Amino acid sequence: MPEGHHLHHLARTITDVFAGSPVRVSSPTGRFEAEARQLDGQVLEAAEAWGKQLFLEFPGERYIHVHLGLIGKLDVHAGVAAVPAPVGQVRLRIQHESAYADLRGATGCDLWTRAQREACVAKLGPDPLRDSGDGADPLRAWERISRSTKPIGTLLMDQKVLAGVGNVYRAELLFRHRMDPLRPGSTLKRSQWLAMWADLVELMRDGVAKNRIDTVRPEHTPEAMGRPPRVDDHGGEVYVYRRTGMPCLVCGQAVRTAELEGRNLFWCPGCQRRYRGRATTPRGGSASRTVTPPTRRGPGT
DNA sequence: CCTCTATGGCGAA
DNA sequence: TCGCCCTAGAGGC
Repeated sequence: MPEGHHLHHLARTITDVFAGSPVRVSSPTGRFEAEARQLDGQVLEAAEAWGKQLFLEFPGERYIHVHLGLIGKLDVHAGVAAVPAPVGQVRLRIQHESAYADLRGATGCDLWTRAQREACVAKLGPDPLRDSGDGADPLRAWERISRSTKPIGTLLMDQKVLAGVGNVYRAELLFRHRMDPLRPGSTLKRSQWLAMWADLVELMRDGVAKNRIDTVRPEHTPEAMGRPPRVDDHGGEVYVYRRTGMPCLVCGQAVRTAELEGRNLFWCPGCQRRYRGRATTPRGGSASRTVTPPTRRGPGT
């Protein structure tokens, strides 16, 4: 689940359940033992997310930095009669009398200073889930996108360009904007990017509220189309993500997949037509292209 | 039992 | 570009 919406949802939950009171901090696997001991019994002040980074704030400007990576989980159990013994590989446990949170499989779990936290955040692009004025400025992303010849599908996943978007939101955002994933960033119009950003803000806020990714418009829901709901352990209703070979909900063409920089990319060849550049004709006469679109790779071409 | 996959990202080569 | 980190569920034999 770990795209930005999930981390923001977690920050909210952790704050609701633990913030403002002392917590027990432990590391059943021992891997975070020394750090846990330093924080044990202290007040968890708040939890905050920035993109896919999660920060648990403790007195003295100390922060537990958590990055779930691909397979990490932070399970929060509130309102329990008793806190059970840890099951499996629990690297970090936060608990009080009636609640506990267990971290497993995370890429990162470190005790950081304020300076370390700020250095991390400084490397990240704007996060659509932050408040505007506090890290959610779409023009910061536009500066990079408009200067890059890399595919927009690559740029959306680059946390230095934009923080919080993962493989699902990437695929779905591009579909909703009928955009070729391989279209170079520099060929986008500013208005197109701002529309995509606005859409992302809405989609991801919905994602935080429901803790799942739903991207289909009302007219394409299972109810509206009279089709069975999606059966997938990853949750929500989507247009193209992991729908390889299935008919597009809008045009009926088979959804395609290809690998792009080590990640699976999904798109509809009918709705997201290949971008062919703008054929500009300079005054001199000889026709040239402003961009050379990358060759479409993958199955079916 | 085994292998494969996954909403991520790092560092070595 | 590849291997690797780490966990859990699904599916094949």
